[in-house]
Amino acid sequence: MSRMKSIDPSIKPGEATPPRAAERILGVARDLFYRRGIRAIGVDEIVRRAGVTKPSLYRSFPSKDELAASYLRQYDLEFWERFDEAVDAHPGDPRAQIKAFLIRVGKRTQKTDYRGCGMTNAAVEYPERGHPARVVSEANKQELRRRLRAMATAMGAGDADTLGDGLLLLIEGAYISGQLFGAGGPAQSVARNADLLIEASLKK
Amino acid sequence: MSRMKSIDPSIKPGEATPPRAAERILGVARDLFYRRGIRAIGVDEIVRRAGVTKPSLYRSFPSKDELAASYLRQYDLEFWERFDEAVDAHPGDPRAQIKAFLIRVGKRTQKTDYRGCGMTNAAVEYPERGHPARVVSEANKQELRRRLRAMATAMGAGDADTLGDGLLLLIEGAYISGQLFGAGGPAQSVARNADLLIEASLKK
DNA sequence: TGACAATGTTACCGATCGGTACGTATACCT
DNA sequence: AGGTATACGTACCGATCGGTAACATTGTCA
Repeated sequence: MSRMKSIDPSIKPGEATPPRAAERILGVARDLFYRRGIRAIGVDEIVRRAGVTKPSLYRSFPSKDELAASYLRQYDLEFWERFDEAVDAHPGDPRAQIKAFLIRVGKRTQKTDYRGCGMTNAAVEYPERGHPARVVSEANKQELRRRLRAMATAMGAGDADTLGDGLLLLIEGAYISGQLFGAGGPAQSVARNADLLIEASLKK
Repeated sequence: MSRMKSIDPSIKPGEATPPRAAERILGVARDLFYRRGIRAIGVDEIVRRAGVTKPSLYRSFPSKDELAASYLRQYDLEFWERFDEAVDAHPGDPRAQIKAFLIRVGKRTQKTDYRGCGMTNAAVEYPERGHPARVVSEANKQELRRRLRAMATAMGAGDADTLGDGLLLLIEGAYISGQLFGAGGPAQSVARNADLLIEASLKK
């Protein structure tokens, strides 16, 4: 007899192929951490809303800090997915890539309950150097800076590093302003301002 | 007899004219809240480092949240002092005012242990609408936006609101990047990028 | 000198924090 | 069927959270 090694359609929902506790925990943590902040959420609330118990959490994650770091590593993956979507949509045209990315960022910032960038927020919540969450956040931002500078170079900007950094400032400003001002805030103009800055930097 | 109503030089230090507990508490809270974050600091540590006890804190401040709000109100005052210093240094020249302000911001962001803007950080730490700390922070940012847009108008920018918002994005980006990257980070270029953006917005 | 108000101190509260020891059930492979 | 490893739940830990009741001390007036 050939045993089914993947999914058995006869199983009742939520019984077999049980959504691994670790995945449910990470999913709930991801949502709560992003929306309400990492420090604001206790592990009890996470396990309660995940429908599991605390030892289940601590068998999959060494500590709350590491759970937060896992959340950010997942966030990092999804971030670069979004970023590369914009890049891939305009091959060889970094200016259009930036514009496409920022148009989407600007739109997201106008949604209610927008809470900014999970990476940026985590770095604000954990200023101590070496904190697991901050380490992930810093690495993400370093890489973002590197890529923005590279794109500015590819655009042929006179001072590419300055332009790359300027774009980073606008992006971070959009993340923060988005959650500070809500809809109608300054973040909606991030794409236009970035394009103006690029324009000015190329003519130099 | 004329009684001395202010300071009596015969008093021993730290005995009479005792530095009002409320002031010492606020001073310590201000330092700790800014450097390590509001949520990260407990009231016990504040009173311990202020050399007082907890009831002293709660007689002067209704709650920790209100103490945080008081810290931010003081921060607000000092912020506008710095802002107006740059403004007053260049009467009638908003572009030079912005530049002067941002040069100073850029320098501050390069200092070790720079922790960004207390207002911005507080808003990240407390996303819940109506939180006392967040209320102060939002009011400060609204006013900053208003003034930046007014200055952009005074510069004669074609789309003054967009320029004002662009400057706000750069500023917020500098606050965040300053604490994310430390010295050598993108925030050091905030003044130059702002000036480039202004240049581009005026020629439009 | 004595009353009053303000300020400081000791000791404590229930709730929640992150984290764990230990017993129980379940799935899988032989 | 039986053995075994894995996953899960009950109950609990000390520490710390924000906040308070009741008492002692002080300075300032009449």
